[in-house]
Amino acid sequence: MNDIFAELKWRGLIFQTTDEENLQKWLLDQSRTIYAGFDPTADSLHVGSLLPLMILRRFQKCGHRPIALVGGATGMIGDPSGKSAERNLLSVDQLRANVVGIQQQMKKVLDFDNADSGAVLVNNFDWMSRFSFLDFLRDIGKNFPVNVMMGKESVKNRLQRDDLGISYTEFSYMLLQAYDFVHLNKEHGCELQVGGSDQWGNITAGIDLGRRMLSQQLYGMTCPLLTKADGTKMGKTESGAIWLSPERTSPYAFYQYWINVADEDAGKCLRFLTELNQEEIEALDKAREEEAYKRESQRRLAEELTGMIHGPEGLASAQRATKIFFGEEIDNLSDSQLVEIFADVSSKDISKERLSGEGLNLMDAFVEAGLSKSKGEARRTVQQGGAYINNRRRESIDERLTAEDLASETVMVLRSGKKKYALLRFRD
RNA sequence: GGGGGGUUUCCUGAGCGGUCAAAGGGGGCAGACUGUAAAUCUGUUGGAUUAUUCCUUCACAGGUUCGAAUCCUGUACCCCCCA
Repeated sequence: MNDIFAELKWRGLIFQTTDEENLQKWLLDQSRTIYAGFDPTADSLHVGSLLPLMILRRFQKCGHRPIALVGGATGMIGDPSGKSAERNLLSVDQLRANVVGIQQQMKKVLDFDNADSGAVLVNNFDWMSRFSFLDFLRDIGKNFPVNVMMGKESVKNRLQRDDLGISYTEFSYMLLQAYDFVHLNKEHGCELQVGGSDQWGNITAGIDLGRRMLSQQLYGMTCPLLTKADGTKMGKTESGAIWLSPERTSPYAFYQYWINVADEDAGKCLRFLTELNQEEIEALDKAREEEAYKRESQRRLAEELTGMIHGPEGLASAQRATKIFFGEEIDNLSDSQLVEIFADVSSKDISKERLSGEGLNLMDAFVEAGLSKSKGEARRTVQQGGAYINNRRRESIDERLTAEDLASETVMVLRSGKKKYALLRFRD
């Protein structure tokens, strides 16, 4: 039994616990079962979910059994914690599809096959949907004093705002999450719930309910929220969230997100999200201070996370794409490789004919690809040295493109300036 | 109700009969520098084009003139002052 508490402590992952003195020993005594919940608001998790998922993984590696709870039922209600507005309700079908997608992704982080500490995946819809409204009120609701509920931070915030309010539905959210904990204790012997610091109120609600219904002592622990030094949310870019699914966020974009993490955030990300040990991380801290330009921390972070989520092949393709995106000449690649590397780049099909004979005018190609709005603009780009075919600069406006210039069977890679790309696909 | 000022190219803001596709700044784009950061510097910034020109553009519609963003008339919208 490895000391998970000490592990979480040095990483800065313990924000609050329900029993500071005894929890460490309790976790060392024997293998425990713990759980964390995940919202099925989409068919993929995003990097925000990575933190609790990694915490479960750390518990598992220390010999405990993690339960990942997917909120098929709670997702229908919407957690008021940390939300400033009432949630839109998802349809049952949508939720079911989302749960399936999320389950697939969890398999990359947690080991579900190990006999002793194998992870368990549950969906609270499975037990919640069997409740009738009356049963729920009699068995569960009876145990919740409303004045306590109103004291919870998540509810209080919404009640104080007279421009927002909170629906009865969201108000009841904590009952569901509290009962989840009790249910998991009865069915799986789960005794500890972990979550982000905004989950404290929901977690303690579950502990209270466990005491009342089962006379059981349950435990709770929260971790800090993963935020950036500039106050904005981690895992969000101008173009949207960073997802774990390769369909939504290509391995390349995922890798790039971590490469671009600000220096001030890099140490936190390494501690929170990777499994590098303390010496390695402290060495990186030092390197970051002394040789920031090398960006060693960001590189390691990106490698660790991309490798874990997208596998060695995903990491390799992201790194290959990175080299190419940053100027390596493109040669001897296949259509499929190029299409994969440039998955996020717009491409346009045009006739193969255009390459024959005289060839295609360089400026026309840029306009066709959408990199220049007019021929005049294309001319300027070329004259200023900003036009590249397959990452080779083309400087003359008289140049003609022929089949010689294809990077692969049918694809030509155009680039304007440092990193604006577009593909032209020449077809019959 | 009376008086005055305005409407310019992505934004701002000069222009007040030809040398105006229209100054300056911002933004955008490209280049250098750099850590795939920030800052800085340079170039560029209506469209087509044999680079020579041509076309469209200065609220809208008419007019004066060889020639109008610039002058006149009307229309719309905006702002300010006095009642």
